[in-house]
Amino acid sequence: MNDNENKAYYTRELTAWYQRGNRDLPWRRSRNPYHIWVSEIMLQQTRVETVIPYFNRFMEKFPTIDALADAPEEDVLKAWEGLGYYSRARNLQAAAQEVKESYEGKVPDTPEAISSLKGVGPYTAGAILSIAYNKPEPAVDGNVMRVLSRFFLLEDDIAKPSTRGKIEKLARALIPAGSAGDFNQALMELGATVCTPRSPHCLVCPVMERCGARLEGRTDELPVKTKAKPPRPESRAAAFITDAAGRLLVRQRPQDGLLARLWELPHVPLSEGGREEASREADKRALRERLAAEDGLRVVPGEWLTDAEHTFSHLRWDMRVYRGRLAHEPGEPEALPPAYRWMGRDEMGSYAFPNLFLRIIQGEAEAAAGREARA
DNA sequence: AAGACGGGGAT
DNA sequence: ATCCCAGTCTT
Repeated sequence: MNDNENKAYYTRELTAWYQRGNRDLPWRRSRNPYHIWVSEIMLQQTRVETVIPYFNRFMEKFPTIDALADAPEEDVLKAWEGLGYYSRARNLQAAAQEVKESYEGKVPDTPEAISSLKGVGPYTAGAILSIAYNKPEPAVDGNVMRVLSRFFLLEDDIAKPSTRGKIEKLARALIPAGSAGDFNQALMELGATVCTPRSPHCLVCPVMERCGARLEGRTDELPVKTKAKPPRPESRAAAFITDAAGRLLVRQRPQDGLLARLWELPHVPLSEGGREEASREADKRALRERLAAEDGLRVVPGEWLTDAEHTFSHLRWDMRVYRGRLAHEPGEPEALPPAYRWMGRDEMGSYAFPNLFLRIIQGEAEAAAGREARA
């Protein structure tokens, strides 16, 4: 029951377990701080298996900090397409430019400097310092909070920001001299592969003998975490408009906020709450009126095409998609409002779209191909 | 302290 | 349907 003894045991057994074998991941093949940095940004709220192909492509396209700093932002967003949390990509590039200008192109190795970079919070700072430079800094993520909460029987709500600090202090005390990087990775590896959120694999756990949660049969109760609020539903209508050349009318999203600077189909919010009854006609009227009022785009909505639903962390879009055409005076070439443009199928490979719209566009392309084949 | 910010895989 | 992921930034 000795606390210090438990800590020493934990550090010893976990480190030995990790050194006996761990996953072969692309960013573990070197100690290149740039590789570690990019991987840690991508891994924020994102699974290892999801990140691997993105990481490999990213390193091919942007092999060095300089290459990333000098690339067009559009290319960086495209490389991030589908990964989500797009501010990570914009912050990463801004930070690469900062590293190039202020740190001679080398990822800094002090807590102050590394933490000052955009997109680098307490977890990522600790991860880079420990993994790339073997500095004895804690790297506390969701895995670490779960794993330590269980072993040390911590009842604190891990959804509360204050809990992080407490667990960080514990994690710092556990770091073995000279092996900070391996130990921190071991902690996360255990959480990802053994001490999983549900149905943990206690029988193969290297620290099961002294795990508080297992000994008390409380692995299902720990860690304590308050539930998140469900996403708020939002109905929207989108316009699928093509020109004679088959190009699609798209617009770029604003500089900030949700899906910033990505491309999308023109669409408008519909009345929320669902008090008035939804109808095709109401959708089309909203599409026509709101695109005209907000963007100065005059469209004539047509037949219903498809529905698409997409859930974000905090909201859910129920998108209804209508074919449409531009309303313009006969013989007068319409001028598109700012942020709008026609985009050919071949060009879409160069611009980043949120998955929701990729699915809609892809689905329509397949439907068109089907019509073509039958005709 | 709470909300914004993507998308997908596991149960 | 629910959880939650190698979190950070803004308010």
